[in-house]
Amino acid sequence: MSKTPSSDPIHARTRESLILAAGAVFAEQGFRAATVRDICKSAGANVAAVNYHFRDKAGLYRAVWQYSHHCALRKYPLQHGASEDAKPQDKLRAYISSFLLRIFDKGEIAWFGKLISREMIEPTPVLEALVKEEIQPQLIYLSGIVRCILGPKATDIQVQRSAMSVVSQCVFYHHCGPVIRHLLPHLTFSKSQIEELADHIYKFSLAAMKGLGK
Amino acid sequence: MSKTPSSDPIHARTRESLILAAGAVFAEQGFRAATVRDICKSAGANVAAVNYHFRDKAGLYRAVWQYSHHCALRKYPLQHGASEDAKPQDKLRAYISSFLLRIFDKGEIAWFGKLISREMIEPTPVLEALVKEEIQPQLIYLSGIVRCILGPKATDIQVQRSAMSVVSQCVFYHHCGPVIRHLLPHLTFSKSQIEELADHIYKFSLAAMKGLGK
DNA sequence: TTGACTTTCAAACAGATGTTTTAAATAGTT
DNA sequence: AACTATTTAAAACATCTGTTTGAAAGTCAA
Repeated sequence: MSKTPSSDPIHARTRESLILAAGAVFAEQGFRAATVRDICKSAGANVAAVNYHFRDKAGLYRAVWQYSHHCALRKYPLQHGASEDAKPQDKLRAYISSFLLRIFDKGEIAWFGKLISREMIEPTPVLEALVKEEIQPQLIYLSGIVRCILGPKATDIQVQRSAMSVVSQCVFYHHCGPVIRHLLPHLTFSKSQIEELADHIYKFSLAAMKGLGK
Repeated sequence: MSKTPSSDPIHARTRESLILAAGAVFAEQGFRAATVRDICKSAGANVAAVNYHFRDKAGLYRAVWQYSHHCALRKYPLQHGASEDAKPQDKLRAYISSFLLRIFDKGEIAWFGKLISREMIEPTPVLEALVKEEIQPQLIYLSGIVRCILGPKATDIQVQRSAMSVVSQCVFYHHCGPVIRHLLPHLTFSKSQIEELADHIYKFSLAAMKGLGK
């Protein structure tokens, strides 16, 4: 029985730098392609450090997820800066904008988006927890907004599908990045371009839902 | 100087079974995770066969792409069964339906969709050719339809973004498969469910574009 | 300082994987 | 049949990669 190394906050330097280095490498290369030697080198740690601090490579991956999830959630909370009693349309606009800003964020927050993209193609056990704790609540929040816009006559399935239509437009540019970069090289995803994109998705979706409601 | 093995059509049994086996394995595991030993075992061939017939693993991957691309294009040509002089709305409906049917097709055709998904996350040199020869023409065709629906006042960028909005909804359910399966377990992507989905995307997008045009 | 512990480190281990080698088998041709 | 070129096969090679080992270094309380 050995004490969990992580419980000692003073000697956490190696542990922390491993997480930071691993975040960058996992995001760029994926879980499988990333090597612990690469990560350790980038963290300035010994090869055995991963096994000592995280048991194995998968343990390090879980730690990175936890950290990256924590960062993303703190910077972009669920409410997206829209007040509780705002109009549904304004909430939708805020939701789309916040969604895009988050997945196109640079730096450590971006890991989160990239890791999610990879989970879609090569799911790990981490995905199930992510869906329950993050994606499901997000979708419920969005569905509430969509329901208000569609009106009382809308069925549950119409709400669900319309919410998916909104999300799909947001996810698309990030998830299909390599193709988009070939297809529309002028798109650099600067802050202003993201805002223009958000505006289009908002207007497109709003018009769609208003049309469907009739 | 040795003759290229592939040029002999009679002794192509091993070569062909390698491509077929590799298609399944690459689609399921991805280029990196797939092992030549796995592929050869599944093809009933010797380990050295890949290097003999395709030079190396990457050569086999290119061959699979070529084959899978060929199959997909033959089964689902660009025109999607809509006549030249059909109404733009009907062309849109046919386009969406055909798009969904293709990426959710089973068997060898499905390799194509899965390989594309993987190229998004881990691009290989194959992607550039794919964009030029397949995706770009598809987008131009769709943009023509969208332009007609949006009307003469629409700008190029509006057309482009609206076309993207249509495509994004089609791609979404396939590309985010693992999340969707957790989120909406009832979705099995049967023929009838795909048709319902196509119907929603069509109505949603059409209403959006009609609204934007005003 | 001593002693118990946590952490680091270099080295080695064990398994997997793409590729090469070398020889045998198999057509195809004259 | 005999010769040549092509294809297959088993084994070995070289490298990479996650993990373990065992000793050294460091940390901290008594």
